[in-house]
Amino acid sequence: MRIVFMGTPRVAALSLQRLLNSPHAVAGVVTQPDRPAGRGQKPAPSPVRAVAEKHGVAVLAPEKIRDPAFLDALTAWSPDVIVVVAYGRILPRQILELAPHGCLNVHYSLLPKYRGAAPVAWAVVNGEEKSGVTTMHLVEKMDAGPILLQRGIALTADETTASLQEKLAPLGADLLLETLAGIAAGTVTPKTQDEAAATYAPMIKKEDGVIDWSLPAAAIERRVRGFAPWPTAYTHFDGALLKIHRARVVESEKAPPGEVVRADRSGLWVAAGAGALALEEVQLENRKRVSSAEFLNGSRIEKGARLGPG
RNA sequence: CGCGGGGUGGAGCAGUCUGGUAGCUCGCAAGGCUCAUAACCUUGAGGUCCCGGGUUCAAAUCCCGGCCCCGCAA
Repeated sequence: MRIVFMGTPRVAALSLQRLLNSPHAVAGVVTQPDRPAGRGQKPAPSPVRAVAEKHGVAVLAPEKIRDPAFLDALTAWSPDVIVVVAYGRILPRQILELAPHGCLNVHYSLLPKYRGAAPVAWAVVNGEEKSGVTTMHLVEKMDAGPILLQRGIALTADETTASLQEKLAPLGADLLLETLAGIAAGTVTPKTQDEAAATYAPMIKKEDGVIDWSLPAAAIERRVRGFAPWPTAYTHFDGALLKIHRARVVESEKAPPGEVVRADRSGLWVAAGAGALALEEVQLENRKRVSSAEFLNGSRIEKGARLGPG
């Protein structure tokens, strides 16, 4: 089939890569414009753009999705189907109805659960035992379109958003090709979503990473994994930002939430609302991430210290 | 030129403002102690203080240039 691909981040780039290696014809690619990124704020191309250019595929990166010149160009590519993977914008009806087969979307959850911008992170934060990928037709309501195919995967006990994404990206790429084949052969049947079972996974904000020490240790530990690699679960020590990259739930004597109950060679433990968290890998602002043992060697943190704002 | 912090024995850090014998915690080696230990005691090895210039009687420390790492931001 003749395909136009719309996507932006790394996970999407993998799907594009797989399409380019398939017999399908990728007529063009649409991605977000180069944005200032990294230190120095130099505009950097999106991962999808990088892959497209490497393969010499035409790329459009409109600032405004409704820009008439862009819509004309998109129409001129005359796709049979538009494949959308984490493009990063809500598409107007005009684009949804542009191709004969409409817009095919790869979503990284088992819909109707976790509709929205951050399905992977919230699945980890909520301690889900399984997640997966779904292909569906895009409709105007966010992630509410009829489901085409779905494939599940079990989460491991130490799953992070980063690790889960690594697993879901290739799964999604596989499912995408399978779905395209099914559409071409007429063997997939769209299935309406069960609205009553829908849940939402809103975009993660920087502030979501702030650790609330009054939560149960198990909940904090899940947030440590769910917010890796971004925004990272973090707190403050002595006025400085302290990121928690890895932690473990432990049993401990009662202490006010946020209080350091252990800071010696047996570990760095912090009291939570229920239980305590053994910090295993941390990172002080401006410094590298280090094991708690290394952190203890260089810092003067002691039992009784308080972590958190103020 | 987006803002800011940093590069000091194998690791993590202090010392730099107010130049003048290189320090802390840990690791490592040897010996000791203990039924035993991520235990403890003693001794020891190990450093071009990122690189290159400059100022000075003297530079980890002050000045100029460069390389690398990191936090914020996106």
